Amino acid sequence: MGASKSDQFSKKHNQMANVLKALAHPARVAIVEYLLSVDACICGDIVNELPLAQPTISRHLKELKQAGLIQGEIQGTAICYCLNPKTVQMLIEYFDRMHKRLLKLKTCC
Amino acid sequence: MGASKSDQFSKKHNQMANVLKALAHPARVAIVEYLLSVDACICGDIVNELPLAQPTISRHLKELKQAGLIQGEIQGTAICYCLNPKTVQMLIEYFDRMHKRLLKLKTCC
DNA sequence: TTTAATTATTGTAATATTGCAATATATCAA
DNA sequence: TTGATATATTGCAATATTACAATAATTAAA
Repeated sequence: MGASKSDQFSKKHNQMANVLKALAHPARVAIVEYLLSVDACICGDIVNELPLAQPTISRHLKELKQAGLIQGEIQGTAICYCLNPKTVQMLIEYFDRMHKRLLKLKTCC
Repeated sequence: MGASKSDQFSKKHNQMANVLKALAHPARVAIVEYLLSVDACICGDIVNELPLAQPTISRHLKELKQAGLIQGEIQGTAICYCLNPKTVQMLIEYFDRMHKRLLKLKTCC
C-alpha cells in the first residue's frame, strides 16, 4: 500500500532527497533562476514573472525556504527573498564528490 | 484546479526539474550512492540492500534511467546498472554556475 | 523444451503534490 | 483607526507518486 517509507532510509539520504525535491518542479527552478538574474533581492515580482497565482508562488517559496535554498527578510510590507549560498555550495560539493568517486571506478558498463 | 502547469515553463527549467526529481526520493538517493560504493556495476543486489520490494526498486531504476542518471547493460539474465558520469557532470556545472553568479550579486539579504 | 533466475509490467490502494479561490495576517500611510 | 499593499494560510479538487502483490517477459542452464 501507499507511499512514504522514508523512515526506513538514513537521515542523510532523506535530507539530500528533501533539498533536491525542493528543486524538482519547473516553477521552483524558475524562481531560483529568477532570484539569480536580479541583482537585488526581489520578492513579489516573482508573481508577475511566473504564470502562477500568488498563493501558489507563496507555497513554492515556503518549500524552497524549508529546504534551506532561499532566505526571506521582511522589509516593510514586502519580503525580500534571496538564495542561500551555503545550500548551493553543499549541492556543488555533493555532486563533485560523486563525480570524483565515479572517475575512480574501474569497471563500469 | 490540480497539478501540472509544466507546459507554461521553459524546456530548460522542465528538464532541470526532471533530473532533480529523479533524485528527490531517499530510495533513489540510496540507489545512486550504492552504485557508487560498489566498485563493479551491480544490479539486483540493490533489492537486497534496500528495504523495498523488487517491483518498487525496478520502478525507481526506471525513473533514474529515464532521467539519464544511470545506464543499464544486459549481462545474461541480469542487468548491470551504473551511473552516467555525463549527467552527474551536468549537475555539477549547473550548481557551479549558480554559485559563481551568486557570489557576484552585490546586495543580498 | 523445461526449469530456474532475474528484471519489468500491470493493477490497485494509499498518500503526496499542485493550483486556485477565498480568506487571514501584517505593515505602512493617511 | 481606516485603507491600501503585500504575503501567508486554508479548503478543496485534480493529478502524480509510491508501494506491493500478482503476473509477464527474458535469458541461461539442464
